[in-house]
Amino acid sequence: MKYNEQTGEIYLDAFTSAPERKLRTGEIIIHAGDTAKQVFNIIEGCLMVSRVGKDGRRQVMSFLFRNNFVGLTATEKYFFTVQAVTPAKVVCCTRNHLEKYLADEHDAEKTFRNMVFRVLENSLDLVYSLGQRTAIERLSLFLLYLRRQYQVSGAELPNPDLIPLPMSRQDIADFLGLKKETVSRSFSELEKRQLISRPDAHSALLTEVEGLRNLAGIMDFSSPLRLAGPRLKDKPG
Amino acid sequence: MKYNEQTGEIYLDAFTSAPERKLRTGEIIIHAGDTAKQVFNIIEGCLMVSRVGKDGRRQVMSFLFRNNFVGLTATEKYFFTVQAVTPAKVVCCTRNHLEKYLADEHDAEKTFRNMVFRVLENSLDLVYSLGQRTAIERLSLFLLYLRRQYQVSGAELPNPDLIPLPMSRQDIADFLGLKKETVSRSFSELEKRQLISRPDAHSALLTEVEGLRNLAGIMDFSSPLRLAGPRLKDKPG
DNA sequence: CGAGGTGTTGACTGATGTCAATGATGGTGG
DNA sequence: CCACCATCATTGACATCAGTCAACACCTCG
Repeated sequence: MKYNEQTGEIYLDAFTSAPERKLRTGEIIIHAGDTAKQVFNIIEGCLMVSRVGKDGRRQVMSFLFRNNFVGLTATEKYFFTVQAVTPAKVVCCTRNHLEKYLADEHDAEKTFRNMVFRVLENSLDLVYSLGQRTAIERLSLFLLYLRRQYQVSGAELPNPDLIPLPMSRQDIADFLGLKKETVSRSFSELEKRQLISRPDAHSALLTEVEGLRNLAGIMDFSSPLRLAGPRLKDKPG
Repeated sequence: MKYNEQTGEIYLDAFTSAPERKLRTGEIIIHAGDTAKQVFNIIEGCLMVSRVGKDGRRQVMSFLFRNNFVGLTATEKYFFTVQAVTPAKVVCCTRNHLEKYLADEHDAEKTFRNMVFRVLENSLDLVYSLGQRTAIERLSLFLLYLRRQYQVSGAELPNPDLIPLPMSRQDIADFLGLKKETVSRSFSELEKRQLISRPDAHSALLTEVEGLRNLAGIMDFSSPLRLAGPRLKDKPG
C-alpha cells in the first residue's frame, strides 16, 4: 500500500488485479440511490461527485483525479452521483472485498481511516468556502485547488501554472454554489486584475499565484492547518 | 459499545471510566492549531465546532449534543475550535488510548469508521444547503435538524416540536452562511407563513412540520438517501 | 455551411448584506 | 426586589453582490 500523508492520496493493494473499466466523457458510474456494491480507484481522467435535490438543483461535492478513491458510504445505498468529466479509467472492487481486505490487513484499516478523514477535511474546506467566501474568492480557491490536484496526481503539465479546466462552467458553478454567468464574470474579473490569463475557455494561466492566495485567504494548500485564525478567548454565551 | 445505526450516535467503551469534565457556557475545549491529543464524548449540553479565517470570518461546522463525538482529525493538530454553547459535561480520553482501543477491539474499528462516515454525510448535507438553498430554506432545515438531534439524543422535551435554541443568532448565522439580521428576518418570515411560532427568542414551536419539510426540500431526515433527485442520464460533456 | 451547445457580456432584478435605531432580555448591584 | 446596564434580537432603509433574462460570439460536429 502506498499512502501520501500530505495529500491523502492512497493506493490500496485491495485494487491490485482488480478489473479495469474505461469511462466515456459524461458517463455515470454511480447513480444516487443504487445499492452501494462497488468502490473505485481512479487510474486516469477526472470524475465529478454530485448530489441532486428534488427540484433539480445540483451541488457538485468534488472533482477527483488519479489515485483518488470514490464510492465510500456508511449506508447501503449511494447518496451521490459520480460521473466522468473526461474520458477516464478506473479500477473497481466490491465493497465486500474491501471490507475483507481491511479486516485482514491491520495497517490498512488505519490508513483507510485517515483517507476518510481527508475526504472529510476537504468537505469542511468546501463548507467554509460556500458559507463565507465571495464569488471571486471561491473561484481563486478553486483554481489553486485544481493546481494542487494536478501537482499531486503527478499530471505532466507543460507548465504547472497552466491549469486545464476539463469541466463546464455549469459544473464549476454547481461546485462553487454560483450561477454559470457569475463564474464567467469572475473569470473575467480575475483576468482584469491580472491574476490569471485565459488562453482559451478550458484552461487558465495563473500569473499571480500569491495574489490568488491572498484573495482566497489561505497560506498554503498543503498545510494541515489551512485557515489559522486568531486564537479565540472563552466568551460567556 | 452502543451504536445507533440510524443516527451515527455512538458510545465507545473506550470512554468508560474516562475522566469527566464540566464546561461553562462559552468555554473552549479545543483551540484550532493545538496539538490533537484528546478526543471527547458529550454527556450533556451543546457544543459548537467552528473554523475562523484569517480575516475573522467564522464558519460553524456543527452543533453537537449528547453522545456525539468530537476531536476527530487525521492531522497532528486540530484545525477547528470547539466551544460550549450551554453548560456541558464531557468525558475525555487521549487519542493514543482511543487508537489502542480501536486496534484491540476488532468490531470497534468498523463502528468507528461508520461514525466518521456519518460526520462526513452531515458535512455534505451542509455543503448542499450552503451551495443551493436560500436563507429561509436553510433555516427550515436547521430547525428540523435540531428537532431530530433532540429526539435522537433522548432529550426530555415537554413537547418534541418546541425546539430550544441555546445558541445565539450570530452562531446560527455563522452555521448557515448568513448574517444575523437575515436569520432574524427569516425567523419572522417563517412565523408570518405560520410554519412556526416563537414563544421567546430562544425557542421555536414548529407548528407545521410538513410545511417546513417542503421548504427545506427533504423527505425525511432519517432516510439515508436524503435528497433523492431524478435518475440522471449520461450526458456527453 | 448550418445547427446546437457552450461561454461571454450587458441590462436589469432581487435576495442578502450593511448600517442604524429601537425593543427585549438577563445579570448585577444597590 | 427592583433599577440599571450591557448584550442580544428585531426591524427599517438602503447598498451591493449575485441571479435572471436576453443577445451575441464561439466552437464542434455534422
